[in-house]
Amino acid sequence: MPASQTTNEEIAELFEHLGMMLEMKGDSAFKIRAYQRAARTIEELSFPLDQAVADGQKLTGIPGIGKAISEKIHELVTTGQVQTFERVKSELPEGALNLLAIPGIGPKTAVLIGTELGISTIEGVEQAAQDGRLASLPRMGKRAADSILRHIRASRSISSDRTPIGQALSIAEAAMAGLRERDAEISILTPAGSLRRWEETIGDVDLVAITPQPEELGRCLAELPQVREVLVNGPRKTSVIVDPGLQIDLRTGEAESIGAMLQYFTGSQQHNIRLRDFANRMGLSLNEYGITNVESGQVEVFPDEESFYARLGLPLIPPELRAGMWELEAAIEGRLPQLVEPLHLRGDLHLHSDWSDGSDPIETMVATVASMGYEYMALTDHSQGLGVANGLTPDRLAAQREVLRQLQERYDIRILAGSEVDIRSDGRMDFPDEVLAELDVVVASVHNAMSQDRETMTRRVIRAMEHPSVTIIGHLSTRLLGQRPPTDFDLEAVLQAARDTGTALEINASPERLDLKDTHAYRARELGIPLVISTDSHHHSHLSGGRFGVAVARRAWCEPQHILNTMPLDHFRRFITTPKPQRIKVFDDVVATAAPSVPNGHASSQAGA
DNA sequence: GCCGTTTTCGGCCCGACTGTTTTCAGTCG
Repeated sequence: MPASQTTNEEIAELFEHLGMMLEMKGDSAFKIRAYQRAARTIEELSFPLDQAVADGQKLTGIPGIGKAISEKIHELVTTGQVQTFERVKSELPEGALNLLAIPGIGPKTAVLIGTELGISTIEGVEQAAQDGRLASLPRMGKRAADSILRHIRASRSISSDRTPIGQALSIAEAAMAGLRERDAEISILTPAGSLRRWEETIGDVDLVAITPQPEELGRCLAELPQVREVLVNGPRKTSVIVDPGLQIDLRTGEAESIGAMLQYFTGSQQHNIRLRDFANRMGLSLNEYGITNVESGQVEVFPDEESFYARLGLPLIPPELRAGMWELEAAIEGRLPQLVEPLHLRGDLHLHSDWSDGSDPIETMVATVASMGYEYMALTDHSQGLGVANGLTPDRLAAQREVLRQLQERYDIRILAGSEVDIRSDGRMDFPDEVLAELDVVVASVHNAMSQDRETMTRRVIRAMEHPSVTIIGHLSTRLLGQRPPTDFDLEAVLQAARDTGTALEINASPERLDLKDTHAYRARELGIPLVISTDSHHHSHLSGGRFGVAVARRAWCEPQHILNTMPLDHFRRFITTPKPQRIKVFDDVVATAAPSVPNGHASSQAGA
């Protein structure tokens, strides 16, 4: 590792801020966008840039990163700062960047406030909005000042700036239900934006609607009981903030344009910029109404996204892939993956009953999984060490196996004996080896001492993977979205150990976790590590939540063969009954015999040495 | 600052909404 770490997040933030500062200075809009694009790309990378720099890898193959930005990354990683950044910062009013956090205040207004009023904090702006100083500025007025004040107060009531997708989806569904109740003539009403791309957190909810009375629908949204604040209300676009503090943007349009609308509002912004650039070179211009032939001015409309992309000579690019990374090249070259889908799942390998901290009896869980058409499941109640979760002792575990044997006779689903076994702070397992050896599936997870330093945590997890009975590492980072940060560990070292030991990694589908996260799952797939999508259900109603995990896998460009629990039971059994280091070969065989359309090694080859 | 199916120079996505203005700048996504 480099002497001191610089995370991709820190590097991305530097370029994001550099772009904002250049915007304040009125620099070239294209240069600004180049920095912003680099920031977006770096956030999405599946490998650590500081490591790549230390390894002497070339960065200029990464989309949006050329010579100048590559040099600045080197400078930041090796010296801890970037001269250009420091210089630009010194030329701007103190704290101007702080003001950009206020919705409605952009670079121009921030500089104006900083230079004219000497204000550098959000509180200062609030004060100036109240005492009239803000309204006295050029091109400002009372209404503008009031609007800024409203935005400050609204943003303060939003707990954090991004909402975990599980919560956002519930809020979106409630709003959509309310709209349907008030307008029976809606023909289409669907999420777009980051929600449709299944990002793990959502900045604001985008909805797209087709209805005969668009303006009326905007009014309906503004009048929903959960609406706390109306931000925008125009003929085609309405923005509101709903409880408990999430913005919803509703766009309406004509039925004939739905293909272009969905594409436009699903984004991502970077994907759209690249797609429009691609279209421009064909003499076509894209907007939310259709595709315009620049020369003739003729506009074509599209009934769905598939025909929209087809007009550009492209296959439909699934929303989860529209990150503005490598998906456009893959589409052009016919290398888009055949992404895994919920229907591909044949088993659930991580679920709890009321024997530990679940809330349903074993039979309820078994019956529910069986009714979903799955071929197999593993019951994985907690091990003894997790006292708060009523973890099972070896005796209770043995008793549970007897219950499973009886249930097996009555249900048409293969019930595997499992346990979610605690990884103790030193990496030892929470059951004796002979107990573990009796189980079909061992999910090993960290549940305590989560603040261990990087080295200790890395050693701890690797030691667990080296255990011959450990099948899967559960929720690797232990994060809870918006509540608990991930543990610190060396991802590359852990992934390498997973590959070397033949240990699978779980994509925990619980919407509070989503762990592995998308970029880590992407890297794991590249390295040929078996992945599992499990719900970690603690109630039978959670069992249908696999979709969230499938979304993570899709964002990681996973095809069915990358996911162990898409295998038929006999294949899966061959995997878990093969001794561990050789086990990886069973998995490799499955991947090798599947359709070879996955861009394996694409990211690393682009950035490769 | 990045990038290349016409290019190593000359392009660079596109529109809605708001507020302060009588035609546009700023912000947002």
